[in-house]
Amino acid sequence: MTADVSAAWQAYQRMRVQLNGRINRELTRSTGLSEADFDILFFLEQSGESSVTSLALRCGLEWEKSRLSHQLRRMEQRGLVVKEAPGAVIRLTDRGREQIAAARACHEAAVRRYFGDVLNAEQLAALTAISDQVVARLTEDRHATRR
Amino acid sequence: MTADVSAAWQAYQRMRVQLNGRINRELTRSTGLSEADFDILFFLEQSGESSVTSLALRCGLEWEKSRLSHQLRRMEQRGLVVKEAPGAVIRLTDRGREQIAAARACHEAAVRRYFGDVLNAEQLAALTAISDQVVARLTEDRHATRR
DNA sequence: GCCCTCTGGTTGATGTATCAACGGTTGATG
DNA sequence: CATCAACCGTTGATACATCAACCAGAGGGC
Repeated sequence: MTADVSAAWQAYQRMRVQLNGRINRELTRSTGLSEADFDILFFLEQSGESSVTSLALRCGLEWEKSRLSHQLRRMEQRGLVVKEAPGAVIRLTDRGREQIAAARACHEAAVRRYFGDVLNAEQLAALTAISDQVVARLTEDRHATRR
Repeated sequence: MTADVSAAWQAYQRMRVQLNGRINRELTRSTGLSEADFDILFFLEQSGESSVTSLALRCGLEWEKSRLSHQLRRMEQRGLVVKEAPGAVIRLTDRGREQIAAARACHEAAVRRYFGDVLNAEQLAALTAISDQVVARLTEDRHATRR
């Protein structure tokens, strides 16, 4: 592995671990929501009527089915969502709606602070391109490896 | 949050989840090691005599103490490392040395395939700079938030 | 000396991620 | 129609991450 690849990989790994660690910690501290909670609630809130099928959630978030099932069970126990008609539609509760509103503000502030404000327009564009290329490569290979 | 920040953030998140998911899955499939296992073994192997204090491990990897403790316990049960003199020195076993050798090859191949080969020199340099800047920002703020 | 605090490591509890296995429904093929 | 295959969602088992509580030893200040 050439030196520049190695350096980029190490730097990236460091950013990945620390940046997401920080943002999740701040989110959990100030709202009590985990990253998983946030992703689910965010997706539901974005989806018009705040209700959506399990399948749409799974595809939208690209989660494994068992992961989603476990997560929804825990969130239902905490009163953040309800499942209407077993295995069908997931709906935000009022409590869930409150929480995601607060969490969005907190999350956006953190992203701006540690990410958006640190990078200039060129860097943002470069990172977008880099990410898209890598994801495209992964998607290509998904077929090659039979899945 | 401006559109370019939002786009970059979303693209980055996608890459983060998918890229690390893929690499870890391949690593686990072909060697039976988790990312945590790999990080520990890699660090030990890099450290001259393949033995190092718990403290050096904690600082080098920037892990919480309880995380390291749990992880080392599990790895010792699997015969990958041994703890000599309680709480002091961690040492690679022969089995651990074998495993990390195989895992390194697998890991490097995956990093090259999905990351190094996909990006050109400019992009690698840009990503390194981006990562360093973000990490620097996080480090600044660590003091501000009293830790 | 005595206490106090800080730090290093451990442990238990909880939440999360992944895998394998299961039951149920649906759709195609014979 | 009967069967088979594919997919949905669920569940249990296991590994991992994090938090809080705990114990032990090392200094520092009195």
